[in-house]
Amino acid sequence: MTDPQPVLAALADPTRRAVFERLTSQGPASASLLAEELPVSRQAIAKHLGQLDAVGLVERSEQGREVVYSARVAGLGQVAGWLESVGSAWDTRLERLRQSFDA
Amino acid sequence: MTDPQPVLAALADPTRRAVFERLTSQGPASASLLAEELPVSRQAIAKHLGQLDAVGLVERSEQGREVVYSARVAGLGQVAGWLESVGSAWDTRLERLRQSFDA
DNA sequence: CGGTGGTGCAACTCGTCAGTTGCATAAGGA
DNA sequence: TCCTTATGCAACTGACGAGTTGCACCACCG
Repeated sequence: MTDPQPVLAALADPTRRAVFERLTSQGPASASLLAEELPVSRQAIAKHLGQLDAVGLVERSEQGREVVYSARVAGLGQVAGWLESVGSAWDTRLERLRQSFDA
Repeated sequence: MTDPQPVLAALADPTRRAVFERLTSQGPASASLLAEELPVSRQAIAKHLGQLDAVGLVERSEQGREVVYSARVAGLGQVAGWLESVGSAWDTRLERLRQSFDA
């Protein structure tokens, strides 16, 4: 399991998460199109897409002169895995506590 | 389902997440104790604990003159819920796509 | 062949936040 | 009671990051 830090950091920003959710629910889009739908400049969107791409939450594909981004839901696996590991560590601790009292 | 933003933001910081993981795996601890285990000052830890408490990831309990914090794993439900909603939005979109091609 | 729309790069501003230091306060223990 | 130890409050610093503006570049369309 790799470090969930980059993905968590990427999801922590509201605008960036809005972009990601937009791509998951409405499908692929270019930076320019997203900039029209969201209240920020195209460059801001482009930066966010770059970061989302860097952490594997988004996929970049060039179509002609346009650059279209699509969501990579699998990238959320990092977070899911971390949640799971935390949960299991918690359960393990509870189990140890139970045993110490059962003894 | 409430906004996952605060919890995600809280988990985005490495030190803060380290504190949280420490509490889930090794059990409750005071700010002073945590400050000895982590390479930051007690005040820094105290701030992090305050934020974790504000978003429901940690529980504060006073024992004598000490203040002990314990992990609230349930607080992660916010994130789990968000992951689930994103996943279902994704699935819905896939389903629509499939239908449009089956027709 | 002009021009229009879509990208990319770079510099700059500004706010937020992690972390620190310093001081005040209060509660246990010897 | 004195001293140690745990906490809380406040001010300050430094850095990272989101967002903007400006400019250059290039592909497609009329």
